[in-house]
Amino acid sequence: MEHLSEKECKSAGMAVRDTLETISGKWKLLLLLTFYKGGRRRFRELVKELNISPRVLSKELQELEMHKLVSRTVCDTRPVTVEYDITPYCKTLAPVISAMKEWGEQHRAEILGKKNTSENGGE
Amino acid sequence: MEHLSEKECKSAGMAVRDTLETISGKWKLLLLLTFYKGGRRRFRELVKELNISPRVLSKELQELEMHKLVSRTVCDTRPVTVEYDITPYCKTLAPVISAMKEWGEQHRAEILGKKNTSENGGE
DNA sequence: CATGTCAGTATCCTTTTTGTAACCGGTTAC
DNA sequence: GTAACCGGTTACAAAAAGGATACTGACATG
Repeated sequence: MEHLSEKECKSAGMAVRDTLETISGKWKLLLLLTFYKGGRRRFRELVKELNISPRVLSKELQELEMHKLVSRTVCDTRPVTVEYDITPYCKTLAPVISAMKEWGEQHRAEILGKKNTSENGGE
Repeated sequence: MEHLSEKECKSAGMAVRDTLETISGKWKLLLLLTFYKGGRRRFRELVKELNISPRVLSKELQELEMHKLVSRTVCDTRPVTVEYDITPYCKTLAPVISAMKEWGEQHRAEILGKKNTSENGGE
């Protein structure tokens, strides 16, 4: 990626922004990671496990579902239960997540590591 | 990146979140792109060009500067002017932006392109 | 000194996001 | 029926993000 033209910039910006919006939000990443590491979950399970309000959870899951990153399965049990999980399509995000993880780690080092050998705030 | 352990997940999530927060916000991407394609700008120039309020611009630039993505240079002119530009370090973001651009484009096709050839709700 | 430019801040306001809590309709258990 | 669990929504509150606008302080022009 050398230098982009005006037009390329705009469309690239749009695509990047789309991606950004898809995974932005306080809970989306955490939800994906939760499914990723622990498999599918029911609605109430998520509420308790993550300590998220049902209202917000419902909204986040709907958005993830809209973007095909999460599947919603109604199980034919009495007290009908609903299971959520990541989709295979979600794997297409891997390069993005991976790049962000790399940069985030490197960046943390850049920002925190080189502040000054003496000076120190931290929390 | 195959399957991550509990611990790996948490730290990866943190790094990803850091990256996300660094470039989230209504103007950050646009600012970076603006510098990228048109070079450095003065404060007022940005206000007019992007139609952003000085209050918000100031905040966004400060945040970008904190993250070393943007440089702030006070020019020794009368009416002192201040020039902002992307830093060389900003280039380290390229893989992230690139991955997000790719996915954003592919995802747009996935969501909009394949709704269904027959079925259709539409609005 | 009044007027204008510059970078940036202070004050106030609107919109968006997130959270709290009560609740609905359905089912099971008593 | 009453209570409990399920998925989920509704109505409301709090907080964060974004925005409009006036203003400060520095310098310059006339």
